[in-house]
Amino acid sequence: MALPHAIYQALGDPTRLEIVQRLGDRGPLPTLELVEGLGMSRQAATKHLLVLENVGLVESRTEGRQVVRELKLEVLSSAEDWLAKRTAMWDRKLDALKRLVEGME
Amino acid sequence: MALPHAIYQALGDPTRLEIVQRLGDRGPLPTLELVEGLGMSRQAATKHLLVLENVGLVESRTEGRQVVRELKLEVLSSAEDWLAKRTAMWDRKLDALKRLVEGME
DNA sequence: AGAAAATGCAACCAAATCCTTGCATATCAC
DNA sequence: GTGATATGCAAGGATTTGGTTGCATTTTCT
Repeated sequence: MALPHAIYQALGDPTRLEIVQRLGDRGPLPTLELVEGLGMSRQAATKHLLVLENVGLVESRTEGRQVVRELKLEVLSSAEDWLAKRTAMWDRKLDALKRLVEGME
Repeated sequence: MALPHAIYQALGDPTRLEIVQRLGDRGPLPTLELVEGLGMSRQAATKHLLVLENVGLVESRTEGRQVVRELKLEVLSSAEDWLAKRTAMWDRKLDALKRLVEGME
C-alpha cells in the first residue's frame, strides 16, 4: 500500500472525494463524463484524477480517443482497514481501562 | 460530523497521522510530551494540533500551565464509517454485476 | 518576588496546491 | 483529407500549507 497518509491526503479534497463517489456510484467512466459539473476546467479536474491514480485509488485505460477510469475498491478498503484496525485496538484499550476504573470503585 | 473530506485532509499529513497514533497508543498527553521527537519546533507541531482540533479529532483541556490533548475515537470512527458504508455498498453492487455476467455465460 | 516551565501569538518565508489559459496531439466520422 | 472530439502538456498566478524565529503571557516552585 502507498503510505497511508498519502491516501488520506488524496481523499482530503472535496473535488477528489466527489470523483471517488461518482466512480463508486456509476462505475468506470470516460474523462468528460466523469468530470462534468465539477465546476472547474477539464484540465484542473484531470490533475485531481492524476492524484487519485498516483496513490492507486483509480486506474485508467485508454479506449480509442478517450480514457476510462475505474475506482480500485481494494485499495480503498485496505486504507480503511489500516485505520480501522488501530481504532478497534484503541477502543478495546479504552474499554479495558474503563472496566478497571469501575472495578476499583 | 465535519465535512468528511476535512477529516481526511487532517489525516493526510504524516506528522498529524503520527500524532493521532501517539494519542491512540498512549492516551491523553500534554503538549511537550506529545510533540517530542516529531522533528520540528513546538510551535509548528501546535499548528498541526490545531488542525486536528478544528475537525474534532482531538480535544484539549488546560490543566494548570499545560494543555492536555485527547483523541476523540468517536469522531475517528464516524469518519471511517462514512466511507466504509459506501465501500460496502459499491462492493455489493460489483458482486451483483459479476454474478449477473457469470449467469449470462 | 523572582526564576523556570509551558504555552500562545505574530511576522515571515519557501514550497506545494489548485486553478487558469493557450496550444499541440491523437483519434474518429464523414 | 477535413473537421470535430478527447486528451495531454506547459506556463503562470493566487492561495494555502508547513515550517521558522522572536517575544509576550500564564502558572508553578522556591
